[in-house]
Amino acid sequence: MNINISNANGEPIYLQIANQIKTLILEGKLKEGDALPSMRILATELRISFMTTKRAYEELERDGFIESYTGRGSFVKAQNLEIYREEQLKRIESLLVEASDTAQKAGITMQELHELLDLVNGGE
Amino acid sequence: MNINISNANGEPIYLQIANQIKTLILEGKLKEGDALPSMRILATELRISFMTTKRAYEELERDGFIESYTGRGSFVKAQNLEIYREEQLKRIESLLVEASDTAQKAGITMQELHELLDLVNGGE
DNA sequence: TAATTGTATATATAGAGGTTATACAATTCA
DNA sequence: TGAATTGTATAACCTCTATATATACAATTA
Repeated sequence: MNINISNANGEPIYLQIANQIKTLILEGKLKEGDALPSMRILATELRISFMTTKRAYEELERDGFIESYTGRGSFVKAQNLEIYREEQLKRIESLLVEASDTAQKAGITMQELHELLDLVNGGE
Repeated sequence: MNINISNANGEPIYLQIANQIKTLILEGKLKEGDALPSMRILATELRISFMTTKRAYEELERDGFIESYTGRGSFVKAQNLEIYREEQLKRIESLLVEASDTAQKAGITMQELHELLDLVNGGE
């Protein structure tokens, strides 16, 4: 496991860890059943408290990416991409609701909103 | 000026004040040149520190809705609706960028994004 | 049974946000 | 001109939240 953390970064350590592991899983570099390093070992490698690695793993567990068992370790779960997709859709929906509300108050039309959406998508 | 504040509400007092005045201006109930109550008078009415009303007025000033002059008072500015619109467009753009990025990572297509946008707009 | 793994509870620490107090400066107006 | 009124500036206080940690406990492994 190649995890890199930076103090300079404003992002909290536990999120840096969780996000990097999440990416490895989504990219298929970590697969169902794969064992993650134990919380204590990873913490020692990164020279941080193992409670911080625990926090990272909790985050991943909460999001359905891994499972942990006392005495055994932590393992990558079968990825339910459909559930992940649904969760992201919910997040996107709330963003769009806010955008839509703001637009309405400012007299910005739906057509403009759609055009803007195409515009920001093109720019990547 | 009929301003209502609530402690029960999680929204900070200075924002409650600023938003209510902002709405009055956008609805045309307060017009260019109209005098706002002095910070101290409004604070006394609302039984809060006048630094909190000042904070509210600063917010409104920052957003271009009012102007304040030492010794004279605070007044509604000529509304530049075009500037307001541009600012809201910027806010909307950043929301759409985030939505678009999230969609891309989750394999959600632009078409779905557009459909979702229509959907959330219809529901109001 | 010793070592390893995850869990639970409590604590410290820092930082941000919101509200307030107090002293200062400019304008008004009697 | 001088008192009253208005906005400004700086600092302090309080609360809440988030981050990271320490330490004791429980389950599994080998």
